[in-house]
Amino acid sequence: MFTERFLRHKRGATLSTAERARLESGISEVRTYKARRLVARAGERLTESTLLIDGFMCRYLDDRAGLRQLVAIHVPGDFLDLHAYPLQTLDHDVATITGATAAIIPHSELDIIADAMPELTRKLWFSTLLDAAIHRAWLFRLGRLDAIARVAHFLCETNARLMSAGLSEGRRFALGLTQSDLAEVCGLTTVHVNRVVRQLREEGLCTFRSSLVEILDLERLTIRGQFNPAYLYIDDPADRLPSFTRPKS
Amino acid sequence: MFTERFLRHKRGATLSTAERARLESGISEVRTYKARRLVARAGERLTESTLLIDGFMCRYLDDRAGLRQLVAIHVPGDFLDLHAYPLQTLDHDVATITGATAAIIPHSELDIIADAMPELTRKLWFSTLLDAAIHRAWLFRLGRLDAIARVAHFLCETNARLMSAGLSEGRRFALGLTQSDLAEVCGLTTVHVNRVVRQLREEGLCTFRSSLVEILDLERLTIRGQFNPAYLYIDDPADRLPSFTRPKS
DNA sequence: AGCCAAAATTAACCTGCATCATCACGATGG
DNA sequence: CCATCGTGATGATGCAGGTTAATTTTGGCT
Repeated sequence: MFTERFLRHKRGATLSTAERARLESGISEVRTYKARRLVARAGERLTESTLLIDGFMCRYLDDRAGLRQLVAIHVPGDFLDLHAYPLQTLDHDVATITGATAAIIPHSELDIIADAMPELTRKLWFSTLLDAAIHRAWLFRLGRLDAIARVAHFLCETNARLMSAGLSEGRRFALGLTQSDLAEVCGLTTVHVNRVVRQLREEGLCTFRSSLVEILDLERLTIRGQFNPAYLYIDDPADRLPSFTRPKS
Repeated sequence: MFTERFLRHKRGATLSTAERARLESGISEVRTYKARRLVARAGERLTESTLLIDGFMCRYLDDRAGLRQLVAIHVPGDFLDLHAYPLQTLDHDVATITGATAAIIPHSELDIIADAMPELTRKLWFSTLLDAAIHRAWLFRLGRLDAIARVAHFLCETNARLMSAGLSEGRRFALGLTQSDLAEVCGLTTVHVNRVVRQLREEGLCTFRSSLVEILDLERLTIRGQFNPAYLYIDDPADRLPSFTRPKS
């Protein structure tokens, strides 16, 4: 089962057994990637999309001086360039962070699904819009939060996504990011990220050592990052996220 | 024709006559809005979506102190909360900027389209992904550009979008934004936006007076904002964007 | 015409983060 | 075995943009 994590615990969009089977049967190939490799380049015409099974990938834009702004981090279960199906070309590059494996689904298979299975198509659509919702949270992070809050917000988000994918019990995870990757996520320099990481450690909120993140006080980290997980569309958050992050209903 | 601007000049996604007619027939109502009104609130369950016909709207997230970060500006022709169809609830608020008119399409109509017209469905999907591509450009703006470049980039983007919608010949437009709106777009304070606006005027790049934007030197403004319009997926950009913004093919 | 609130403008001061530089450490490789 | 490179750590310095506050201009209304 390569698709077991796809749309796992996503509100109103989890796959039926038949839908999952259909998606599995559309896989043409399972590919492995080394760490830190380019997977797809902006502007290329894509005829297949990539469902991440294991490892971490990212998407980014370059500025004129060659500096990158990461626009997404992808964890296992993410259909990371599904948006290339309607768009045909991407507006950004895709690369691995760690070594990774992914299932390849040709767009011709998605055409058949789009013709015959409107409900599954709606769920695929949902998955691309979830990425857009995460983009919006990142906009909030860059536009309104200071450096410490940006890092705290990102770590809370990643923790919640990994929990929802079944890849963390909620306190520690390794996602292969260096401090300079974190800088490219948060719109900061590596020097300042280093100071922020130290401060988070000194305040007893979390540690970040050689890509291993350990959350020491999730409640205070959540507050510090103004993190509200509603945008992740996780099904029944009461079951799997701490109560202080729940929207007051 | 309420849908004439929808997906106008969008690469590989312009509507056929039949598709346009189908969409028109799905309109249940045409609604008018006053300026500066809330249109939809985060978390509400939506059963219809809104195609903007006239005027400008925006989407935004609030921080704990009540400060807003705008995550999108919408111009006529944008299907502004189509993503509510797969998502069901929104993760952000929607409001008008100016007075506006919009066509309402119930999600039940979209269900019928999704069942019967996969190609039109793919184009609707495309339109939501175009918004996501714009989100990514906004992430680049906030993460990698300084204040002047952020404003320049935003003005270039808006100019290009209005041209593509047939609402500007490429030098002047009014979109009803105040300087503090611009601040909420660019992650700056209104005071600093005021300084930036003055500097852009003094450098002969553009003027921004009482919501009227006049571009004096589009080439230099484009360079200053590191603006590359590829992410807008405009069909055959050579025809309608200046040559210095064309990707070197 | 005259009133009022919203928007724009400007000044003075301050701070968060960038920039530049150096150093330590461990892994990798010839 | 030493050279090199990626990663992390830390100090010194400067400036872009934030903050606060006061004033002026604008435009919508009666």
